[in-house]
Amino acid sequence: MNLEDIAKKAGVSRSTVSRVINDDPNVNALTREKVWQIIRAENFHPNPSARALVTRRTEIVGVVIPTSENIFFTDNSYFPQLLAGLNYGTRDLEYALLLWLGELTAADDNLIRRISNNRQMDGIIIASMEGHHPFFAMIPRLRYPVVMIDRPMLYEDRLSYVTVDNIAAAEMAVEHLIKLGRRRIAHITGHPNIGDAQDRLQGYKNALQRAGLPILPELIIPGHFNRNAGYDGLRQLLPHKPDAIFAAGDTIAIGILQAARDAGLTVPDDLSVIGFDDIDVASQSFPMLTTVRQPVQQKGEKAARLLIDLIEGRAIGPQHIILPTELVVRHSCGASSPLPLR
Amino acid sequence: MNLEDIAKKAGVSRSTVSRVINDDPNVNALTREKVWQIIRAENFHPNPSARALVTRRTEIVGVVIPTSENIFFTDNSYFPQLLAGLNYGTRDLEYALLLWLGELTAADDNLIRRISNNRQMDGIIIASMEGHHPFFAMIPRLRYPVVMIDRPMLYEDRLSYVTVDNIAAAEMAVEHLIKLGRRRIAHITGHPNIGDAQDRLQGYKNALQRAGLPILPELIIPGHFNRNAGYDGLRQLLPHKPDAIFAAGDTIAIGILQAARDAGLTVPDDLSVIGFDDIDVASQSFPMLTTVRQPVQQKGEKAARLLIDLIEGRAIGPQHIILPTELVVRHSCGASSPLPLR
DNA sequence: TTGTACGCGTTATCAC
DNA sequence: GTGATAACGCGTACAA
Repeated sequence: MNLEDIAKKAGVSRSTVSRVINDDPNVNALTREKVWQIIRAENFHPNPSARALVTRRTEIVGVVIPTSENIFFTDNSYFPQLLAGLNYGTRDLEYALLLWLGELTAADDNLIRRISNNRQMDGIIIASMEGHHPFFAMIPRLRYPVVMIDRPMLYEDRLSYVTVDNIAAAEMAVEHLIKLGRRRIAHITGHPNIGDAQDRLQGYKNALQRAGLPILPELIIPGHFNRNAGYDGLRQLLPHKPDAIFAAGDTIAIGILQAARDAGLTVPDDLSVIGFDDIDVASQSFPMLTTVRQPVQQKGEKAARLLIDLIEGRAIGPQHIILPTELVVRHSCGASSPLPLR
Repeated sequence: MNLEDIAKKAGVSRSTVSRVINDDPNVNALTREKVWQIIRAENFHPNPSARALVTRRTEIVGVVIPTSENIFFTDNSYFPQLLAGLNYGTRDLEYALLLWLGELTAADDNLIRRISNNRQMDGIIIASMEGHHPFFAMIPRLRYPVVMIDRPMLYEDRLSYVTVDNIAAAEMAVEHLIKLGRRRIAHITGHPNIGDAQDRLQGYKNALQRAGLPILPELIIPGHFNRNAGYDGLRQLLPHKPDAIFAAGDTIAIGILQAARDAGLTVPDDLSVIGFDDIDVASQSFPMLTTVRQPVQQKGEKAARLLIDLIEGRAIGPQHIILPTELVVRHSCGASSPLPLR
């Protein structure tokens, strides 16, 4: 069943059927209605390959999540939530979502090639890519629009991206700790090669500086966005007696809570802890995490919309979308009730 | 850059280039090498739309996860892990993955239509679909192969699927509790309209019956695969004084642990708890969960491979793949060390 | 072993 | 407002 068949049944030409389907105004109202009836009756849908062949549009966008599957599926609802947002955004605009998961390491060169040479997508979204990632080099050569999620480490001014104001958010978190009277505030960072992690570190430093507190290298522990980094991080920090820790992610904070328990420390009495993200575990831990909430799902949705706007020419890149964050005060920081900030 | 351009540069005809690309044996070795050189030099890749138009293959498979996004991204690594498996399976066979997330409720009729009429996929995989789901009616009419993950409630003998032997697995779990001396063993079920949940209930009953224990309706609580079902479930069970609970999923079990704490019960002394899945939280809870491990990622991988085998004619449906489970004994059941079973 | 010619289903560009 | 007709890029009988 194709345009020709529909045309025959309707007693018109193929072109007219095509016009009807594509809402071309130059069609007689009666003709239009008759053709639609037959299309519906036959449950006809134009062949997307044939259409793509001539329009050069597939109405498919790619999503690349270059982190290891480990991080993706480990108890970390960040990426699933992001995916849900991307799903919403693309669905609303009638696009489909092609998913590329994996490390895309140099060893996985083949996958990188497959993605960059794949002409089945009208554009791609790349989430949380590390600065030295081999895929980065490919981006400028891609033939379709790209939207990054989180601030890219390279080509920042040439790429479109969606993120939050990580510096301000981190400042907010650390200032909260300072207001609570904490003075030896430590920081466990996220992956050193991810822009957002760097910005959170910067915000941490800014807040200390503004408050006239020293920036102590021994209180800054380079980590990753996982539980272990939190657990090991606190153990490293213990000799330096921090009275608070700002963790670059909630999973890190969960690891800190565990290590504190094992070390006989009480949170928040002996140690305040603040996380980042406000993923599910934050409200299910004991004590419940005070954290910086970022609108993860919305990041996905905005990124999808931006990409499609770029594809369809409604927007021109590079565009930078910065979403707001919010401090969610729970029990791990020592303030039993939300404090007014700033 | 297309076949014609490559052909000109190589001094051959378009057909020869096509043959080279498609590994047709009827090509002179020298010609082949010369053509390949130019293809590589130009980084040429055939237009997938044009190719799909004539081969009627897109090398794309769809994945439909019809649960609400809520369940998908809530602290439940089941679906992300499944997705990772699907990703591996499709990637290895050079297929791409089109993702369809969402409830697909009757209200979302539009999405159901989009999926079932979408000709961009060579086949689809559907995960954990409820029996009364409106999408079920569409399946027999789909023009491409379908593989279900988990036992489908409808058309079971006509559909291909991948799952574990839930009945045997549940029996194993309950028998373990019986061996530990538990006699008032309760069960909190998964979604009543999901085949796997029904099978786990059946296994629970089988084990009791074999041991000569009564099946008490008040000890069977209909639930869902989430934390609340566990929390509320235990509260409902409390008056009936269970000494053990077999939960149809780990998230349910986590809810039970929480409710037990709140009710002043000690697990496992007052109450044994066994979960199902062995997702991350199982080994991170306190006490650590004894649970039935199912190979989630492998389910995804097998499903992807089966689907592609069906697409490419290497297999004919319906096929049923049943993967093994394993009892993982930790601390929530009361056996400090693994017991020999059966 | 290679080239010619046609078809895949659609959109776009002309005439009329 | 409508209908031919020419692309779009590729695969493949069939002929050579």
